[in-house]
Amino acid sequence: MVKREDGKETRARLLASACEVFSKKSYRDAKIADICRVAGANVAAVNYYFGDKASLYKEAWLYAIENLEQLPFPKTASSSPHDSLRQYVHMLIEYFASDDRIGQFSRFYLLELLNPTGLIQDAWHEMIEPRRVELHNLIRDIIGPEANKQTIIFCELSIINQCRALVTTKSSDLQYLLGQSLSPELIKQLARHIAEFSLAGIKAVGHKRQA
Amino acid sequence: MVKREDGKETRARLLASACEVFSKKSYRDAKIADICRVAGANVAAVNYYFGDKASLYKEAWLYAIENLEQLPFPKTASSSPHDSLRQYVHMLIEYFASDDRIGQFSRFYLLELLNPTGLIQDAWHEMIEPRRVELHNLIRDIIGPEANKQTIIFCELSIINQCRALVTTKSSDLQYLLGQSLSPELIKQLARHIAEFSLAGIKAVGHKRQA
DNA sequence: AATTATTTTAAATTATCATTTGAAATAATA
DNA sequence: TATTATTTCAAATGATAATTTAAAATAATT
Repeated sequence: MVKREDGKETRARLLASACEVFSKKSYRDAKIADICRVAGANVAAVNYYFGDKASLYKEAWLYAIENLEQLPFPKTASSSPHDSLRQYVHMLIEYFASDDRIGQFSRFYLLELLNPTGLIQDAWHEMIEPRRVELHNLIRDIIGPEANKQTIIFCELSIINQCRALVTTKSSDLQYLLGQSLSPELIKQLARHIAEFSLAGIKAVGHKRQA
Repeated sequence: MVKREDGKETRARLLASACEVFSKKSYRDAKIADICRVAGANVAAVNYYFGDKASLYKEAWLYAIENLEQLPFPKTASSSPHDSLRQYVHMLIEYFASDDRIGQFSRFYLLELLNPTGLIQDAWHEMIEPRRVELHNLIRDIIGPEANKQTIIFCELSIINQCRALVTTKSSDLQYLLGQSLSPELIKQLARHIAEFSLAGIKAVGHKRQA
């Protein structure tokens, strides 16, 4: 008959800090103590609200996706397929490079997508598939309706893996490879590069397949 | 005055199994017990021969490189720059996809190159740089002598990150994305795709830069 | 204010591994 | 074969971090 509400808030803070810490460190390296410190909670809170670390990870990932799904997605109809792909790449890169809440959620989302822990299991496929289909459609629009299924998937891999660099490479290493610090301007240039590189790539392999 | 030689062999077996286990799991996830089991040695052997896990990791990585350096590298002079790049990509992919000794060494080498643990420190740069320069030259040959430095690096990232898929993606996940099992034929097709995709990409961004 | 279900806390307990130890086994030499 | 430096082994120790516990604190309700 007593319904306290203060626990809900602690729970939410734990989810948010889990996204932050898990996206910075790997599942293994992220310590429950870290997450709780960031959330301003006692270590026992994780067990109290989520049972264990793995469940917290899973719920935090779903929480990140929920928040991301509110965000706009570039519509294919609005412009040429080429511009849609450019927008898509820029969206990925800019979201992931941003240091706000969205950046955290995006990085955590993509980290699990690209380096699956296997902890998500059931939800993984159904959350990933709709996004994949969107990208596949984008690619098909560029190649043409007769596009080969395998070619589309290869192009998907090429694009996603290029974007990977920003998410899975430690920024200090990325800086070393690029020979300069990661300014917003540089990020933008890199996004532009990946978009143009990929557009040309898609067209080339699309034509070759058909030939 | 007593010089037993049987220890050398145990040491070598430990290095080989370290390459195998570290390339399958991450540094953290690879257990000393695993490595020793594969090597058919007692856990104490790591301490006896290498001091600790970190030193074993470092020595194993250098051991992998030593073995890789014996291997041929496609020469730019032999054919057109386009074919050199094709060869380069095929070499990367085929080496990394092979399930023999070379495959293990290659995967371990590239894993540390792409996701540095920071355990190598000193050797890392000097081992990586010569290989980078080779790829840079290949890219410059395709774009032309006036190629922009940043463009070359962006292209390097694009190529390397596409090849990443095979090394850092769990093969079960890759199979899921591709919708089929990883036959040697499919690997070859993927290598061909990455090469053609990248050649077109390089030309496109190369021209754009100059324009 | 008293009651009580929730929530928080510090400390205790476990689990997982890396590392160490000291004894036993082994291989080279005399 | 006896000696001895190397090597191997099972078991002990230590460190780190997850999980549990039970008591204390708190917020809602009476």
